[in-house]
Amino acid sequence: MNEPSHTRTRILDTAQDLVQRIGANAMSYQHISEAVGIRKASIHHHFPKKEDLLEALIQRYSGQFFTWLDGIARAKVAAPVKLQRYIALFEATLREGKHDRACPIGMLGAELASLGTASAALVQLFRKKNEGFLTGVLQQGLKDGQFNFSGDHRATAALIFALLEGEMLVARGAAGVKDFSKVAKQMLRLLQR
Amino acid sequence: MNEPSHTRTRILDTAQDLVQRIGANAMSYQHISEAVGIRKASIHHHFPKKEDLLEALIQRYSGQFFTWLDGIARAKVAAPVKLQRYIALFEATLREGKHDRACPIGMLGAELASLGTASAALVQLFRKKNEGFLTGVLQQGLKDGQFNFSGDHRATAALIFALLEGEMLVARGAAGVKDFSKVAKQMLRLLQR
DNA sequence: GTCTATAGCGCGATAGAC
DNA sequence: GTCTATCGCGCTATAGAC
Repeated sequence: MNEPSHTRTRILDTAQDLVQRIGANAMSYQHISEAVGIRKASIHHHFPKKEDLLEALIQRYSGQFFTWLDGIARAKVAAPVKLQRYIALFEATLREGKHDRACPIGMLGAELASLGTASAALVQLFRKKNEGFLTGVLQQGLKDGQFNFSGDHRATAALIFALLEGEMLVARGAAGVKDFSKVAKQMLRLLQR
Repeated sequence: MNEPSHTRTRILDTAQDLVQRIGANAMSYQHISEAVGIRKASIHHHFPKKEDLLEALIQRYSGQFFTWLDGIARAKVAAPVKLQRYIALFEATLREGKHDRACPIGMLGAELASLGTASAALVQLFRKKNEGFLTGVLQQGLKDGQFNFSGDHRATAALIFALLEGEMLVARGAAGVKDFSKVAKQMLRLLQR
């Protein structure tokens, strides 16, 4: 099991940070070069095309995220607790670093038209997996009587995902982690009572 | 009362369409030039800097939108109907043209870090006005017993706005107007029962 | 108000030495 | 694996003729 080279990791870290703050279109090899302390040509050695870099970035983030999702799904806890843990994943992403960082996949979702087909497919997969996870949690909660609402589970799952991603993307600057948490809490409240 | 020149309007129309589909960073004077059938330099005559163009675009869209908001707010109808009309505003934006078009201000919100201070302020204003409108509708609905939920009105207003903007931004490609409407309907349901 | 022409820069990407 | 050097392109923006 080979560790990925340190430089490769630092490039991905920097690229992800840039995507979260300014988006993939505004991010450049020059930016990364300066932040990592390496020349542009060296970045091309690790990621020949920008599309390769974006694809790797999405793969890495999605992989981590899916692992966390699985952990939450398997846990023997009540559905509302699972939902709170899910929300905490987003809050952790939002909190890293001092700047306003959105979900990297959410940013790329907004820029979907500029992505290659491989990256675009991964972005769509991310959404599907998240909505699948949420659908499961909602079903469990309804069965156990912890949630109480009518209507389609899938639409409700899509609602939750869009809400959390949207709050990160659109509520930049003015809001912060605190406002994000407030909104997320209110969503939980609407599902329970 | 002078009509704005036809060319200026066509430039703004094209720019808005591009922002909705690919974002402000990916949009260029070259794109607009080809779509409008005019040279790049002529666009600079109407909008010297790109920032000027974006600012005008936001002003125009916000102005129309705020007028519609006022109309809905003043109407003598029940709160859920107002909310439905509000949702219809977003659906109309989504439906224009055949492509996946998000809310232009939502796109710019995601790209906030790339905007000038004037444009950024207008984007924030758009969110505040929307949340203010929604807060009013929610209060009316609670007073009249048409809505039934506990918790902060403002957080709920932010929730609705983030949800609608997020659904437009993140659910590109796979979803469409139909899925958008489903999710919006489900939100209404959660507020009422 | 639109045009041609061009400046000046940053971008992604490649070749080839070390 | 990192470097220097460079290519070719598209971008925003400006000058000046018509």
